[in-house]
Amino acid sequence: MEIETVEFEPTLRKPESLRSHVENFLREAIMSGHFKPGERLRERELCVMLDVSRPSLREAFRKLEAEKLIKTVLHRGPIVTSITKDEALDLYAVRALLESHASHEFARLATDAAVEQLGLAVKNLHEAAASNDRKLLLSAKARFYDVILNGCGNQLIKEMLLGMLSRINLLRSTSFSRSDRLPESLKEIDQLFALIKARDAGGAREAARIHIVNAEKAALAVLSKQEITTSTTPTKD
Amino acid sequence: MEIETVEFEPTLRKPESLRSHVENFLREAIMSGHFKPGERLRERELCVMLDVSRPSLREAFRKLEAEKLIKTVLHRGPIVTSITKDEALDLYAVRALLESHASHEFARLATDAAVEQLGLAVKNLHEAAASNDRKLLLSAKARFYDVILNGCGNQLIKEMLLGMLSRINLLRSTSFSRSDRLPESLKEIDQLFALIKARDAGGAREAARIHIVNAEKAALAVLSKQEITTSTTPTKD
DNA sequence: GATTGGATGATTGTCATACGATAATTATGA
DNA sequence: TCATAATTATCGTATGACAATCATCCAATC
Repeated sequence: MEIETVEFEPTLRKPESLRSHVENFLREAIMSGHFKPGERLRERELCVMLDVSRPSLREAFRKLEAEKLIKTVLHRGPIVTSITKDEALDLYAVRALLESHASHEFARLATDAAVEQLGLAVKNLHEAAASNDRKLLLSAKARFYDVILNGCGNQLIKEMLLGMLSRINLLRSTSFSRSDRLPESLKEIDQLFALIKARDAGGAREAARIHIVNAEKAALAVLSKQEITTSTTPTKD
Repeated sequence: MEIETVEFEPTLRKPESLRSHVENFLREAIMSGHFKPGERLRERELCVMLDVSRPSLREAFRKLEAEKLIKTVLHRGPIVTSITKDEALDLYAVRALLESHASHEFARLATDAAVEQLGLAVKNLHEAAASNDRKLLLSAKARFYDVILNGCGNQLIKEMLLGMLSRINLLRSTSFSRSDRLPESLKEIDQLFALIKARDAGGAREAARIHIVNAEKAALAVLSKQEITTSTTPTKD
Protein backbone atom coordinates (compact mmCIF):
# COMPACT_ATOMS: atom_id res chain seq x y z
CA MET A 1 0.00 0.00 0.00
CA GLU A 2 2.88 2.36 -0.57
CA ILE A 3 1.77 5.52 -2.23
CA GLU A 4 4.54 5.98 -4.73
CA THR A 5 2.71 8.24 -7.12
CA VAL A 6 3.27 11.35 -5.09
CA GLU A 7 3.60 13.97 -7.77
CA PHE A 8 2.83 16.59 -5.20
CA GLU A 9 3.05 20.15 -6.34
CA PRO A 10 3.39 22.53 -3.42
CA THR A 11 0.94 24.91 -4.99
CA LEU A 12 -1.57 22.39 -6.21
CA ARG A 13 -3.37 20.55 -3.48
CA LYS A 14 -6.74 19.59 -4.72
CA PRO A 15 -7.25 17.06 -7.47
CA GLU A 16 -6.99 18.71 -10.82
CA SER A 17 -7.37 17.25 -14.22
CA LEU A 18 -4.29 16.49 -16.21
CA ARG A 19 -5.24 18.86 -18.97
CA SER A 20 -5.31 21.78 -16.56
CA HIS A 21 -1.76 20.94 -15.60
CA VAL A 22 -0.78 20.96 -19.24
CA GLU A 23 -2.67 24.19 -19.64
CA ASN A 24 -0.85 25.81 -16.74
CA PHE A 25 2.49 24.59 -17.96
CA LEU A 26 1.97 25.98 -21.43
CA ARG A 27 0.64 29.26 -20.08
CA GLU A 28 3.67 29.60 -17.86
CA ALA A 29 6.01 28.70 -20.69
CA ILE A 30 4.45 31.26 -22.98
CA MET A 31 4.29 34.03 -20.44
CA SER A 32 7.82 33.44 -19.28
CA GLY A 33 9.02 33.75 -22.83
CA HIS A 34 10.11 30.16 -23.21
CA PHE A 35 7.85 30.00 -26.24
CA LYS A 36 8.18 33.20 -28.15
CA PRO A 37 5.52 35.02 -30.16
CA GLY A 38 5.15 33.54 -33.61
CA GLU A 39 6.63 30.23 -32.56
CA ARG A 40 4.81 27.08 -33.56
CA LEU A 41 3.78 24.57 -30.91
CA ARG A 42 4.06 21.11 -32.40
CA GLU A 43 1.87 18.46 -30.92
CA ARG A 44 4.28 15.58 -31.13
CA GLU A 45 7.11 17.49 -29.52
CA LEU A 46 4.98 18.68 -26.63
CA CYS A 47 3.41 15.27 -26.18
CA VAL A 48 6.75 13.65 -25.48
CA MET A 49 7.97 16.70 -23.62
CA LEU A 50 5.06 16.69 -21.18
CA ASP A 51 4.41 12.96 -21.40
CA VAL A 52 0.73 13.37 -22.14
CA SER A 53 -1.50 12.16 -24.91
CA ARG A 54 -2.60 14.26 -27.83
CA PRO A 55 -6.18 14.71 -26.62
CA SER A 56 -5.02 16.19 -23.33
CA LEU A 57 -2.63 18.48 -25.09
CA ARG A 58 -5.14 19.57 -27.68
CA GLU A 59 -7.79 20.31 -25.08
CA ALA A 60 -5.28 22.49 -23.30
CA PHE A 61 -4.64 24.23 -26.61
CA ARG A 62 -8.30 25.17 -26.86
CA LYS A 63 -8.21 26.87 -23.51
CA LEU A 64 -5.15 28.89 -24.41
CA GLU A 65 -6.70 29.66 -27.75
CA ALA A 66 -9.75 31.09 -26.00
CA GLU A 67 -7.44 33.19 -23.85
CA LYS A 68 -5.79 34.38 -27.05
CA LEU A 69 -2.40 33.24 -25.89
CA ILE A 70 -2.13 31.14 -29.00
CA LYS A 71 -3.69 31.34 -32.41
CA THR A 72 -4.57 28.15 -34.22
CA VAL A 73 -4.13 28.04 -37.97
CA LEU A 74 -6.04 25.31 -39.69
CA HIS A 75 -3.77 22.39 -40.52
CA ARG A 76 -0.80 24.19 -39.13
CA GLY A 77 -1.61 24.07 -35.47
CA PRO A 78 -1.12 26.64 -32.77
CA ILE A 79 1.38 29.47 -32.80
CA VAL A 80 2.11 31.81 -29.93
CA THR A 81 0.19 35.04 -30.35
CA SER A 82 2.09 38.07 -31.40
CA ILE A 83 0.39 41.29 -30.49
CA THR A 84 0.15 44.12 -32.95
CA LYS A 85 0.39 47.72 -31.96
CA ASP A 86 -3.33 48.25 -32.43
CA GLU A 87 -4.13 45.29 -30.24
CA ALA A 88 -1.77 46.61 -27.60
CA LEU A 89 -3.55 49.95 -27.69
CA ASP A 90 -6.87 48.22 -27.26
CA LEU A 91 -5.52 46.18 -24.40
CA TYR A 92 -4.21 49.18 -22.54
CA ALA A 93 -7.41 51.11 -23.11
CA VAL A 94 -9.51 48.37 -21.56
CA ARG A 95 -6.98 47.78 -18.86
CA ALA A 96 -7.14 51.44 -17.92
CA LEU A 97 -10.91 51.26 -17.75
CA LEU A 98 -11.05 48.17 -15.60
CA GLU A 99 -8.12 48.91 -13.37
CA SER A 100 -9.14 52.46 -12.64
CA HIS A 101 -12.61 51.24 -11.80
CA ALA A 102 -11.15 48.55 -9.57
CA SER A 103 -9.12 51.19 -7.75
CA HIS A 104 -12.19 53.34 -7.39
CA GLU A 105 -14.14 50.53 -5.89
CA PHE A 106 -11.31 49.40 -3.68
CA ALA A 107 -11.01 52.85 -2.20
CA ARG A 108 -14.74 52.94 -1.76
CA LEU A 109 -15.44 49.62 -0.12
CA ALA A 110 -12.33 47.71 0.83
CA THR A 111 -11.98 46.73 4.45
CA ASP A 112 -9.42 48.49 6.56
CA ALA A 113 -7.57 45.21 6.79
CA ALA A 114 -7.39 45.08 3.00
CA VAL A 115 -6.04 48.61 2.87
CA GLU A 116 -3.44 47.62 5.40
CA GLN A 117 -2.51 44.63 3.28
CA LEU A 118 -2.16 46.93 0.34
CA GLY A 119 0.19 49.11 2.33
CA LEU A 120 2.27 46.06 3.07
CA ALA A 121 2.34 45.19 -0.60
CA VAL A 122 3.49 48.69 -1.42
CA LYS A 123 6.26 48.43 1.14
CA ASN A 124 7.33 45.08 -0.31
CA LEU A 125 7.34 46.64 -3.72
CA HIS A 126 9.76 49.30 -2.63
CA GLU A 127 12.00 46.74 -1.00
CA ALA A 128 11.94 44.56 -4.06
CA ALA A 129 12.74 47.52 -6.25
CA ALA A 130 15.67 48.42 -4.05
CA SER A 131 16.97 44.87 -4.07
CA ASN A 132 17.22 44.90 -7.84
CA ASP A 133 15.84 41.38 -7.91
CA ARG A 134 13.57 41.11 -10.93
CA LYS A 135 11.79 37.99 -9.78
CA LEU A 136 11.11 39.52 -6.40
CA LEU A 137 9.84 42.65 -8.05
CA LEU A 138 7.46 40.70 -10.23
CA SER A 139 6.00 38.79 -7.33
CA ALA A 140 5.65 41.99 -5.32
CA LYS A 141 3.81 43.59 -8.19
CA ALA A 142 1.57 40.58 -8.48
CA ARG A 143 0.86 40.77 -4.78
CA PHE A 144 -0.12 44.43 -4.99
CA TYR A 145 -2.33 43.64 -7.91
CA ASP A 146 -3.98 40.74 -6.15
CA VAL A 147 -4.87 42.77 -3.10
CA ILE A 148 -6.57 45.42 -5.19
CA LEU A 149 -8.41 42.98 -7.42
CA ASN A 150 -9.59 40.90 -4.50
CA GLY A 151 -10.78 43.94 -2.62
CA CYS A 152 -12.55 45.70 -5.45
CA GLY A 153 -15.65 43.62 -4.98
CA ASN A 154 -15.86 42.42 -8.55
CA GLN A 155 -14.55 38.97 -9.30
CA LEU A 156 -15.15 39.37 -13.02
CA ILE A 157 -12.84 42.37 -13.25
CA LYS A 158 -10.17 40.35 -11.55
CA GLU A 159 -10.49 37.49 -14.01
CA MET A 160 -10.55 39.76 -17.01
CA LEU A 161 -7.55 41.77 -15.93
CA LEU A 162 -5.51 38.70 -15.12
CA GLY A 163 -6.31 37.32 -18.54
CA MET A 164 -5.31 40.58 -20.13
CA LEU A 165 -2.14 40.75 -18.09
CA SER A 166 -1.04 37.43 -19.46
CA ARG A 167 -1.39 38.86 -22.94
CA ILE A 168 0.26 42.14 -22.07
CA ASN A 169 3.17 40.12 -20.80
CA LEU A 170 3.56 38.83 -24.32
CA LEU A 171 4.90 42.18 -25.37
CA ARG A 172 7.11 42.97 -22.50
CA SER A 173 9.52 40.09 -22.75
CA THR A 174 12.02 42.81 -23.44
CA SER A 175 9.98 45.66 -22.00
CA PHE A 176 11.09 44.97 -18.48
CA SER A 177 14.56 46.13 -19.29
CA ARG A 178 13.01 49.55 -19.16
CA SER A 179 13.67 49.70 -15.46
CA ASP A 180 14.24 53.41 -15.87
CA ARG A 181 10.52 53.83 -15.48
CA LEU A 182 10.55 52.03 -12.17
CA PRO A 183 11.06 55.05 -9.89
CA GLU A 184 8.32 56.92 -11.68
CA SER A 185 6.07 53.87 -11.47
CA LEU A 186 6.68 53.55 -7.76
CA LYS A 187 5.83 57.18 -7.20
CA GLU A 188 2.55 56.70 -9.02
CA ILE A 189 1.77 53.67 -6.91
CA ASP A 190 2.54 55.59 -3.75
CA GLN A 191 0.21 58.30 -4.89
CA LEU A 192 -2.49 55.75 -5.66
CA PHE A 193 -2.10 54.14 -2.27
CA ALA A 194 -2.25 57.48 -0.50
CA LEU A 195 -5.54 58.28 -2.21
CA ILE A 196 -6.92 54.85 -1.41
CA LYS A 197 -5.89 55.20 2.23
CA ALA A 198 -7.70 58.54 2.30
CA ARG A 199 -10.72 56.77 0.79
CA ASP A 200 -10.68 59.19 -2.12
CA ALA A 201 -12.33 56.94 -4.68
CA GLY A 202 -12.42 59.45 -7.51
CA GLY A 203 -8.82 60.39 -6.97
CA ALA A 204 -7.77 56.75 -6.85
CA ARG A 205 -9.52 56.11 -10.13
CA GLU A 206 -7.71 58.92 -11.84
CA ALA A 207 -4.37 57.96 -10.30
CA ALA A 208 -4.78 54.40 -11.51
CA ARG A 209 -5.73 55.61 -14.97
CA ILE A 210 -2.66 57.79 -15.20
CA HIS A 211 -0.52 54.95 -14.00
CA ILE A 212 -1.75 52.73 -16.82
CA VAL A 213 -1.42 55.44 -19.41
CA ASN A 214 2.20 55.98 -18.43
CA ALA A 215 2.88 52.26 -18.47
CA GLU A 216 1.30 52.17 -21.89
CA LYS A 217 3.60 54.88 -23.18
CA ALA A 218 6.64 53.02 -21.91
CA ALA A 219 5.47 49.73 -23.37
CA LEU A 220 4.60 51.21 -26.73
CA ALA A 221 8.02 52.74 -27.03
CA VAL A 222 9.45 49.24 -26.75
CA LEU A 223 6.80 47.80 -29.00
CA SER A 224 7.61 50.04 -31.92
CA LYS A 225 11.16 48.78 -31.71
CA GLN A 226 9.91 45.20 -31.66
CA GLU A 227 7.69 45.81 -34.63
CA ILE A 228 10.71 46.66 -36.70
CA THR A 229 12.29 43.35 -35.89
CA THR A 230 9.15 41.27 -36.22
CA SER A 231 8.06 42.92 -39.42
CA THR A 232 10.90 41.17 -41.21
CA THR A 233 9.74 37.63 -40.56
CA PRO A 234 5.99 37.57 -41.19
CA THR A 235 5.26 37.36 -44.88
CA LYS A 236 1.58 36.98 -44.23
CA ASP A 237 -0.39 38.74 -41.63
CA MET B 1 -15.17 25.80 -69.13
CA GLU B 2 -17.50 27.56 -66.78
CA ILE B 3 -15.94 28.43 -63.52
CA GLU B 4 -18.07 26.33 -61.26
CA THR B 5 -15.87 26.33 -58.23
CA VAL B 6 -16.98 29.69 -56.94
CA GLU B 7 -17.51 28.64 -53.39
CA PHE B 8 -16.23 31.82 -51.86
CA GLU B 9 -19.10 33.91 -50.63
CA PRO B 10 -18.28 37.24 -49.06
CA THR B 11 -19.88 36.22 -45.82
CA LEU B 12 -19.56 32.46 -45.94
CA ARG B 13 -16.08 31.12 -45.61
CA LYS B 14 -15.71 27.39 -45.77
CA PRO B 15 -12.37 26.67 -44.18
CA GLU B 16 -13.53 26.00 -40.68
CA SER B 17 -12.63 23.15 -38.48
CA LEU B 18 -15.27 20.73 -37.40
CA ARG B 19 -14.80 21.55 -33.75
CA SER B 20 -15.63 25.19 -34.39
CA HIS B 21 -18.91 24.06 -35.89
CA VAL B 22 -19.61 22.01 -32.81
CA GLU B 23 -18.60 24.96 -30.71
CA ASN B 24 -20.96 27.28 -32.54
CA PHE B 25 -23.78 24.81 -32.36
CA LEU B 26 -23.40 24.36 -28.63
CA ARG B 27 -23.07 28.08 -28.05
CA GLU B 28 -26.22 28.69 -30.02
CA ALA B 29 -28.05 25.93 -28.22
CA ILE B 30 -27.06 27.29 -24.84
CA MET B 31 -27.81 30.89 -25.64
CA SER B 32 -31.15 30.06 -27.20
CA GLY B 33 -32.13 28.24 -24.05
CA HIS B 34 -32.23 24.80 -25.61
CA PHE B 35 -29.81 23.76 -22.92
CA LYS B 36 -30.83 25.35 -19.69
CA PRO B 37 -28.60 26.53 -16.85
CA GLY B 38 -27.62 23.69 -14.59
CA GLU B 39 -28.28 21.10 -17.25
CA ARG B 40 -25.64 18.47 -17.80
CA LEU B 41 -24.16 17.99 -21.24
CA ARG B 42 -23.42 14.32 -21.68
CA GLU B 43 -20.71 13.45 -24.10
CA ARG B 44 -22.27 10.32 -25.53
CA GLU B 45 -25.59 12.00 -26.19
CA LEU B 46 -24.05 14.96 -27.94
CA CYS B 47 -21.70 12.75 -29.92
CA VAL B 48 -24.54 10.89 -31.55
CA MET B 49 -26.62 14.04 -31.75
CA LEU B 50 -23.96 16.00 -33.64
CA ASP B 51 -22.36 12.97 -35.24
CA VAL B 52 -18.87 13.87 -34.13
CA SER B 53 -16.26 12.06 -32.14
CA ARG B 54 -15.56 12.64 -28.50
CA PRO B 55 -12.29 14.49 -29.02
CA SER B 56 -13.94 17.06 -31.26
CA LEU B 57 -16.76 17.50 -28.83
CA ARG B 58 -14.47 17.77 -25.86
CA GLU B 59 -12.26 20.34 -27.56
CA ALA B 60 -15.36 22.41 -28.20
CA PHE B 61 -16.22 22.04 -24.54
CA ARG B 62 -12.92 23.62 -23.58
CA LYS B 63 -13.67 26.67 -25.63
CA LEU B 64 -17.10 27.11 -24.08
CA GLU B 65 -15.57 26.47 -20.70
CA ALA B 66 -13.14 29.32 -21.27
CA GLU B 67 -16.07 31.51 -22.25
CA LYS B 68 -17.74 30.47 -19.02
CA LEU B 69 -20.80 29.24 -20.83
CA ILE B 70 -20.28 25.86 -19.22
CA LYS B 71 -18.60 24.75 -16.06
CA THR B 72 -16.79 21.44 -15.99
CA VAL B 73 -16.94 19.42 -12.81
CA LEU B 74 -14.26 16.83 -12.49
CA HIS B 75 -15.61 13.38 -13.35
CA ARG B 76 -19.04 14.77 -13.94
CA GLY B 77 -18.46 16.69 -17.12
CA PRO B 78 -19.81 20.02 -18.24
CA ILE B 79 -22.97 21.69 -17.02
CA VAL B 80 -24.48 24.86 -18.40
CA THR B 81 -23.44 27.81 -16.30
CA SER B 82 -26.02 29.26 -14.00
CA ILE B 83 -25.32 32.79 -13.03
CA THR B 84 -25.64 33.91 -9.48
CA LYS B 85 -26.87 37.31 -8.52
CA ASP B 86 -23.39 38.46 -7.57
CA GLU B 87 -22.01 37.35 -10.88
CA ALA B 88 -24.81 39.17 -12.64
CA LEU B 89 -23.97 42.32 -10.75
CA ASP B 90 -20.34 41.98 -11.75
CA LEU B 91 -21.32 41.40 -15.35
CA TYR B 92 -23.49 44.48 -15.51
CA ALA B 93 -20.86 46.60 -13.80
CA VAL B 94 -18.23 45.68 -16.35
CA ARG B 95 -20.72 45.93 -19.16
CA ALA B 96 -21.58 49.45 -18.08
CA LEU B 97 -17.92 50.36 -18.04
CA LEU B 98 -17.13 48.97 -21.45
CA GLU B 99 -20.31 49.96 -23.19
CA SER B 100 -20.30 53.51 -21.93
CA HIS B 101 -16.71 53.83 -23.00
CA ALA B 102 -17.57 52.41 -26.42
CA SER B 103 -20.35 54.97 -26.77
CA HIS B 104 -17.98 57.72 -25.74
CA GLU B 105 -15.45 56.68 -28.32
CA PHE B 106 -18.05 56.17 -31.00
CA ALA B 107 -19.35 59.69 -30.50
CA ARG B 108 -15.80 60.94 -30.56
CA LEU B 109 -14.38 59.25 -33.61
CA ALA B 110 -16.95 57.38 -35.63
CA THR B 111 -17.28 58.36 -39.26
CA ASP B 112 -20.37 60.24 -40.34
CA ALA B 113 -21.31 57.19 -42.37
CA ALA B 114 -21.18 55.08 -39.22
CA VAL B 115 -23.38 57.56 -37.38
CA GLU B 116 -25.81 57.39 -40.27
CA GLN B 117 -25.78 53.60 -40.06
CA LEU B 118 -26.50 53.88 -36.38
CA GLY B 119 -29.46 56.09 -37.16
CA LEU B 120 -30.74 53.45 -39.50
CA ALA B 121 -30.31 50.83 -36.83
CA VAL B 122 -32.28 52.97 -34.40
CA LYS B 123 -35.04 53.37 -36.95
CA ASN B 124 -35.12 49.63 -37.52
CA LEU B 125 -35.29 49.13 -33.79
CA HIS B 126 -38.40 51.27 -33.56
CA GLU B 127 -40.01 49.44 -36.43
CA ALA B 128 -39.17 46.08 -34.95
CA ALA B 129 -40.56 47.17 -31.60
CA ALA B 130 -43.77 48.28 -33.26
CA SER B 131 -44.10 45.04 -35.17
CA ASN B 132 -44.07 43.05 -31.95
CA ASP B 133 -41.83 40.50 -33.61
CA ARG B 134 -39.40 39.33 -30.99
CA LYS B 135 -36.95 37.80 -33.42
CA LEU B 136 -36.90 40.96 -35.48
CA LEU B 137 -36.37 42.99 -32.36
CA LEU B 138 -33.45 40.87 -31.31
CA SER B 139 -31.74 41.20 -34.66
CA ALA B 140 -32.35 44.93 -34.70
CA LYS B 141 -30.81 45.23 -31.28
CA ALA B 142 -27.85 43.18 -32.39
CA ARG B 143 -27.46 45.43 -35.41
CA PHE B 144 -27.47 48.56 -33.26
CA TYR B 145 -24.92 46.97 -31.02
CA ASP B 146 -22.71 45.94 -33.88
CA VAL B 147 -22.59 49.41 -35.37
CA ILE B 148 -21.47 50.92 -32.10
CA LEU B 149 -18.93 48.24 -31.30
CA ASN B 150 -17.44 48.36 -34.79
CA GLY B 151 -17.24 52.11 -34.73
CA CYS B 152 -15.79 52.55 -31.29
CA GLY B 153 -12.29 51.86 -32.54
CA ASN B 154 -11.52 49.10 -30.08
CA GLN B 155 -11.83 45.55 -31.31
CA LEU B 156 -11.11 44.12 -27.87
CA ILE B 157 -14.07 45.87 -26.32
CA LYS B 158 -16.25 44.38 -28.99
CA GLU B 159 -15.03 40.87 -28.33
CA MET B 160 -15.34 41.22 -24.59
CA LEU B 161 -18.82 42.64 -24.69
CA LEU B 162 -20.06 40.01 -27.10
CA GLY B 163 -18.66 37.35 -24.82
CA MET B 164 -20.37 38.94 -21.87
CA LEU B 165 -23.62 39.29 -23.76
CA SER B 166 -23.71 35.58 -24.34
CA ARG B 167 -23.48 35.07 -20.62
CA ILE B 168 -25.98 37.76 -19.81
CA ASN B 169 -28.34 35.99 -22.13
CA LEU B 170 -28.12 33.05 -19.77
CA LEU B 171 -30.24 34.90 -17.28
CA ARG B 172 -32.77 36.46 -19.51
CA SER B 173 -34.35 33.38 -20.98
CA THR B 174 -37.45 34.57 -19.24
CA SER B 175 -36.35 38.14 -18.84
CA PHE B 176 -37.43 39.12 -22.29
CA SER B 177 -41.02 38.79 -21.30
CA ARG B 178 -40.42 42.05 -19.52
CA SER B 179 -41.31 43.90 -22.68
CA ASP B 180 -42.83 46.57 -20.48
CA ARG B 181 -39.41 48.09 -20.29
CA LEU B 182 -39.20 48.32 -24.06
CA PRO B 183 -40.64 51.84 -24.49
CA GLU B 184 -38.36 53.15 -21.79
CA SER B 185 -35.43 51.35 -23.35
CA LEU B 186 -36.17 52.85 -26.74
CA LYS B 187 -36.32 56.32 -25.29
CA GLU B 188 -32.92 55.82 -23.73
CA ILE B 189 -31.52 54.64 -27.01
CA ASP B 190 -32.99 57.64 -28.80
CA GLN B 191 -31.37 59.86 -26.25
CA LEU B 192 -28.06 58.08 -26.69
CA PHE B 193 -28.24 58.42 -30.45
CA ALA B 194 -29.08 62.09 -30.24
CA LEU B 195 -26.02 62.71 -28.11
CA ILE B 196 -23.85 60.69 -30.46
CA LYS B 197 -25.17 62.58 -33.45
CA ALA B 198 -24.31 65.82 -31.65
CA ARG B 199 -20.85 64.35 -31.04
CA ASP B 200 -21.30 64.82 -27.33
CA ALA B 201 -18.96 62.09 -26.19
CA GLY B 202 -19.32 62.71 -22.49
CA GLY B 203 -23.08 62.81 -22.73
CA ALA B 204 -23.14 59.63 -24.77
CA ARG B 205 -21.06 57.86 -22.17
CA GLU B 206 -23.42 58.84 -19.40
CA ALA B 207 -26.49 57.97 -21.44
CA ALA B 208 -25.09 54.55 -22.22
CA ARG B 209 -24.25 54.00 -18.59
CA ILE B 210 -27.74 54.89 -17.49
CA HIS B 211 -29.16 52.60 -20.13
CA ILE B 212 -27.19 49.67 -18.77
CA VAL B 213 -28.04 50.47 -15.19
CA ASN B 214 -31.72 50.47 -16.03
CA ALA B 215 -31.42 47.24 -17.96
CA GLU B 216 -29.64 45.82 -14.95
CA LYS B 217 -32.47 46.77 -12.65
CA ALA B 218 -35.00 45.10 -14.90
CA ALA B 219 -32.91 41.97 -15.26
CA LEU B 220 -32.23 41.68 -11.56
CA ALA B 221 -35.90 41.90 -10.80
CA VAL B 222 -36.40 38.84 -12.94
CA LEU B 223 -33.32 37.16 -11.55
CA SER B 224 -34.51 37.25 -7.99
CA LYS B 225 -37.64 35.48 -9.12
CA GLN B 226 -35.54 32.89 -10.93
CA GLU B 227 -33.40 32.35 -7.90
CA ILE B 228 -36.42 31.23 -5.99
CA THR B 229 -37.23 28.62 -8.57
CA THR B 230 -33.66 27.44 -9.14
CA SER B 231 -32.93 27.23 -5.47
CA THR B 232 -35.27 24.25 -5.27
CA THR B 233 -33.40 22.00 -7.67
CA PRO B 234 -29.74 22.33 -6.80
CA THR B 235 -28.90 20.17 -3.85
CA LYS B 236 -25.26 21.04 -4.17
CA ASP B 237 -23.77 24.27 -5.22
C1' DG C 1 17.71 29.79 -66.31
C1' DA C 2 13.23 30.56 -64.38
C1' DT C 3 8.77 28.98 -63.70
C1' DT C 4 5.43 25.57 -63.40
C1' DG C 5 3.86 21.15 -62.00
C1' DG C 6 3.78 17.08 -59.47
C1' DA C 7 5.63 13.72 -55.99
C1' DT C 8 7.01 13.16 -51.26
C1' DG C 9 7.14 13.88 -46.34
C1' DA C 10 5.53 16.14 -42.22
C1' DT C 11 1.89 17.72 -39.41
C1' DT C 12 -2.60 18.44 -38.10
C1' DG C 13 -7.77 17.13 -37.94
C1' DT C 14 -10.70 13.55 -36.90
C1' DC C 15 -12.18 9.11 -35.60
C1' DA C 16 -12.79 4.55 -33.14
C1' DT C 17 -11.71 2.01 -29.32
C1' DA C 18 -10.14 0.80 -24.85
C1' DC C 19 -9.47 1.08 -19.92
C1' DG C 20 -8.97 3.03 -15.30
C1' DA C 21 -11.16 6.31 -12.04
C1' DT C 22 -14.84 8.37 -9.89
C1' DA C 23 -19.65 9.88 -8.81
C1' DA C 24 -24.32 8.30 -8.62
C1' DT C 25 -27.32 4.61 -7.78
C1' DT C 26 -28.91 0.47 -6.24
C1' DA C 27 -28.78 -3.53 -3.47
C1' DT C 28 -27.85 -5.71 0.73
C1' DG C 29 -27.62 -6.68 5.57
C1' DA C 30 -27.91 -5.46 10.39
C1' DT D 1 -34.45 2.58 8.82
C1' DC D 2 -29.85 3.35 8.12
C1' DA D 3 -25.21 2.29 6.96
C1' DT D 4 -22.29 -0.13 3.92
C1' DA D 5 -21.01 -2.57 -0.17
C1' DA D 6 -21.64 -3.65 -4.99
C1' DT D 7 -23.10 -1.96 -9.44
C1' DT D 8 -23.58 1.25 -13.11
C1' DA D 9 -22.99 5.26 -15.76
C1' DT D 10 -19.97 8.58 -17.21
C1' DC D 11 -15.86 10.96 -17.49
C1' DG D 12 -10.56 11.36 -18.01
C1' DT D 13 -6.94 9.68 -20.57
C1' DA D 14 -4.30 6.93 -23.77
C1' DT D 15 -3.45 4.68 -28.16
C1' DG D 16 -3.50 3.81 -32.94
C1' DA D 17 -5.15 4.82 -37.30
C1' DC D 18 -6.42 7.35 -41.42
C1' DA D 19 -7.58 11.45 -44.18
C1' DA D 20 -6.66 16.20 -45.33
C1' DT D 21 -3.64 19.64 -45.93
C1' DC D 22 0.68 22.14 -46.00
C1' DA D 23 5.75 22.46 -46.96
C1' DT D 24 9.52 21.08 -49.61
C1' DC D 25 12.04 19.42 -53.23
C1' DC D 26 12.85 17.74 -57.78
C1' DA D 27 11.85 17.29 -62.54
C1' DA D 28 9.89 18.91 -66.78
C1' DT D 29 8.87 22.52 -69.82
C1' DC D 30 9.17 26.95 -71.95
